[in-house]
Order: sequence, then structure tokens, then C-alpha cells
Amino acid sequence: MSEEKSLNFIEELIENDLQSGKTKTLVTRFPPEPNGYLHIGHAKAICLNFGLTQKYGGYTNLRFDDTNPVTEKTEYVNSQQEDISWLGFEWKNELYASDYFDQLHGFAVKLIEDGLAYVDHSTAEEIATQKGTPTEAGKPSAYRDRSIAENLALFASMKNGELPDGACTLRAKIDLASPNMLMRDPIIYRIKHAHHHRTGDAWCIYPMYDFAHGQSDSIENITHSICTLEYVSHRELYDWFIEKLGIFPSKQYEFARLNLTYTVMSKRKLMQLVNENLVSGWDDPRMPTISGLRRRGYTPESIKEFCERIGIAKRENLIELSLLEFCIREDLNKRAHRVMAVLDPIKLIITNYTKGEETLIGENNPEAEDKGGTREIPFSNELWIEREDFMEEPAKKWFRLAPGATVRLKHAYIVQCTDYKKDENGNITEVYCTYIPESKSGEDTSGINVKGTIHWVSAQHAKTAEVRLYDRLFSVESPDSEEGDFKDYLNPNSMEVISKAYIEPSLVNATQNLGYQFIRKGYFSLDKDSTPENLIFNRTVGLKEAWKPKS
RNA sequence: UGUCCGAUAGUAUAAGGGUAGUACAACGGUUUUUGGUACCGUUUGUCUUGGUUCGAAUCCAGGUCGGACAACCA
Repeated sequence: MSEEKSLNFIEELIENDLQSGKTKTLVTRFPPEPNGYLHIGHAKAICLNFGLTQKYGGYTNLRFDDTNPVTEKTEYVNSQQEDISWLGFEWKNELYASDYFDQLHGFAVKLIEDGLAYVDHSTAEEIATQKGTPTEAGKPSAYRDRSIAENLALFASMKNGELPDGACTLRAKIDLASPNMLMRDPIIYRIKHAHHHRTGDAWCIYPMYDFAHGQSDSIENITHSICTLEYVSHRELYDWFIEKLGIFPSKQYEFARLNLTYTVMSKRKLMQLVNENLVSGWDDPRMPTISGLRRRGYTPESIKEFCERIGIAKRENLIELSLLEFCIREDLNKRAHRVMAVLDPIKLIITNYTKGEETLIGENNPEAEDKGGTREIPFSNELWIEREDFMEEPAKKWFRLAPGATVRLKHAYIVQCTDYKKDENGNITEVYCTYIPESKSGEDTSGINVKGTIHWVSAQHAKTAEVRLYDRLFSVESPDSEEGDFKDYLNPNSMEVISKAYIEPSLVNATQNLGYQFIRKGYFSLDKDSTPENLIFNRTVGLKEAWKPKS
């Protein structure tokens, strides 16, 4: 019974630190920059950071890494908080790197006083060329050896707004010959006369990421600062600042970020899709954003399960979208109510049904323990059925309707096709059947066995809805690694809108809190823009398809 | 040409010197009033060359391949 789940490398590290006493209380943080919406890749990091402290005790802070006022907005702060909460995680403290601007400024002054930082008036281009290349050492700036007093005065005038943007920067004095480019006197403060979403106009100098992140971790006593692989080379700098400043030694650990097939994950690219109106917004149901997935009908549980299954490691990875789809199907299979909707209708007329109409009862979910309760489904002699459920000349192993064939109408009777009509273009318009009265669902005494069951909606009782069928956003597995512009690989069929689908009447009471399975068609959820007058359903994911007709 | 990180089925992820396992995918079957679900089964793997060892995915050395690093972004 003790099937102990293997630990990922970060859990191993933490268990060691806990056992050795190096870590007393585990403290992690999730540190988004509020310059975009969170996506499924962030969800992986969120699940990791919050999951770790849930598992081992301790707590997780939410800290906005807001050191670049020109790209950051309160709108993003709000959306990011909403997404994390929706996933079901609670942060201990809501913090901002900007809370530490005073302390960070003090750290910079200390570095100057210790002869470890200097004000550089070189231009950006000069700094770039002086930096050398990975195989070639950098050269010192002409301003590298200014006196401490001069640096202090200059930094003060930077802070006091006496200099325009770009006039100079504050640089750490480390090692221009380091094989690690980040150690070649990195810029730690730059002048930006910009309005900050929280500090307003209090500052005109802002710390760089490398001078803010580690120190913020340290201020918060973060024990394990977990980030993605691209920060590996920053770790040396991270440790250097902490050591020179003599502050709490937070430690940084890196794992491989999530990549998903048929999508892109960089905030820059997602922003492009939004800005160029290639999607309807950050929460477009085709977007890999948390808000997009939510609108698409994904549940928090399914996303967390996905993050659990993909694992944590240091090797680059590209996860197949089918795994995400598996996770949402698995979850929705347990909870979604089954209903009937016809997306591409043709009429089915039952010629021997003389009762006019009757009310049938259907279980909402055969997979749920209580069957999800029941609902009433009106039945009559004229129904809408799916165009694809009738074949004039049936394929091999065809279980659905065809001339002479019998099928079960879900929750209702067995019918046999007697005739059909076509329009001048050869499209089927009507299918005629006779029904077998004693084959009623639940009280079938006909003794007839049919292979196929199809869904339907009573024509006179049907309601209508707009149904949006979503598919993968890109038509290639890895848009990032294709030649040219990633936008050239957008899937032109990523959204198909069915403006008038027929739905069973019970769906007028649909809510956004519940997923629905349109029987045999897939899982759907009510869109946030849906109104009682104009119902809108989004296809979350199709059902797994096991059969495709072969000529 | 430098430094750092990595390499296990199609995709992910375990095995921490002793039988290469799990999930998704694919394929086949049983059940089924959803061609869904559930259940059963099948196929497919340790980058390479040496070394250490009774024994190597695991330890060591070389190679190969992939990724990261030269923003006043994070």
C-alpha cells in the first residue's frame, strides 16, 4: 500500500535541508512581473512553489517583481492574483519588490561605500562593446575607477532626478574577465523618469532584476528561491550580492520551464497575439493563459493534475497537448452533466408516432455516484439529429442511421429508417423512421439489440445557442522552432462558430460553474459572455474519438 | 572558440551499483442505451566510446548532440 511517490530533485533538496536542520521553516515565493497575464507555464511554477510549502509546512509569498515601471500595470496585478486564487492557492503575504525600493537603494549605497559599485556614464552601446564576448574578456569603462565620494555624489544626483534617462547607470564592480557575462560589471540601477504603478513618481531610478530579486528573497527570508533554467547563470550574481551585502542567504534553484505542443508560451508572443487582434484577448479560450483555460472550461483541478503529471526536472521538455486534454476529460467525466445538443442538424420524422409528445427522463451523469440526478427531456415525432449520424450509403461497420438501419435514440426509443429526402444539391434534408413503441428506454421489452445510439433534440421544444468549437491555436507542434514568424503558423481553423445549434430545453438553466458533456460531441462550458437571450457554449475539449469511417 | 546546464520508449517522468518501471500517446480486445467511460492486453527506451566493478541508466574519462549566456527586460 505504501506506494511512495518518487521525489523530484527539488523535493529531495528540501528534505535534505529540513533533515539537516539547515532549513527550519520552508519559505518559497511566486514572483511574477505584472506585465502580462499568467499562463499554464506559470501554473507549473505556482503549483511547485505553493505545493512545496503545502507538503512540507511553511508558507509561500506572492511577490510582484515590479522593478520596471514602463511595462507594468495594476490590471496585471489584479488578473494574476485572480488566477492564483482560482487555482486554489493562498499566499501568506502579498508583497512587491517596490516595497523594498528604500532598502535596495541602501544596499546600492553600501556597495558604493565598499568600493563595489560605480556610476558609469558610458552609453548603452559603449557598455555593450566593452563587455566583450563569451570567449573574450571585457574592457574597463573609463569611469570604472571613480572615487567613492564621487560615486556617492553621482548616485545621489541620479536619485534626485538631476539627470535624464540614460545619462548614466550604477554598475557593480565585479570581474570584467569572468566567463560569466553577467559578472562583467552588471548594471544594477538605471534612470527612468516613469510613473510606477505603486510608488508613483517617488523614484526616477529603478533597480535591475539582478539587484532586486535576490535581495527581495533575502529580505523575506525565502529559503528556496525556485526559478526556471534561464536564470542558472544569474545564480553566481545572486550569491555575490547576498554575500557582499551580508544578508540572509536565500538559495536559488532552477527547473525546466513548461513547453506545450501547438502553442507558444512567451509573454511577449502572447501579448503580440492580443495586440494584433489575432485572438479576442488574454482570456481568449484558445490562449494557454490561465484565464483563457478557465474561459475554455478547464477546471483548477485538471490544471493542477496536469502540473503534477508533467513532473519537475532540469531537462528541456515539450509536453504533448494530449496530456492536458486527458486531464480535463478525466475531471469532467466525473462531474459534467450529460445533455443533448445537435450542432449540424437534419430533421428526423417518426411517421408512426401518434402520441404527439411525451416527457422522458434522463440521468445527468452515469459516472457520478448519485448519477447526478435526473432531468426531463421532451420527445415528439419531429427531432433534430446530427447530419453525420446518417449515411445514405453506409460505410463498413457503420452503427448509425442508414436506409433500413435501426438505432437507439438516447433516453428514448429504437427507430428504423424507412426513407429520406434530399435537396437539389444532394444534401440530406429529412430522414423518415418508424419507432418501436415497446423499446422505450428503461422499459424495453422489444428484445431488439442495436449497435448504435444517437443523440437528438425535439424540434418543437428545442432551444438554440451559439456554439464555439475551438481547436489548437497553431498548426505545428512547436511554433517557436519553426522558420520565420511564429504567427505564420496559426491554425486558421482554431475556432469554428456555430451560430444556431439546437439544444435541449434544460440547458437554458446552464451555469458557468458546471461543465457539460454534449453527448457524443464533447465537453462544453457556458461562455462568460453568454446571456439568457443568446446562450454561448465553448467546446472545452472533444471526446476521445475511437472510430473514424473508412470510405 | 569560452563558461554553465542537460541527454532513459513517440512525449514526459522514475529506478541513487543488483529484474529498466509508471503515465500520456498509439494499437488490439472485453463491457457499455455516449464508437465516451471502465477494465484487460500489445508495441516501443538507457546518446556514444572507453574505464572501474562479479555486476553500470547510475561512478570516472573522452566524444557527440541539444539548450542557456554578450537587454539601461524579467
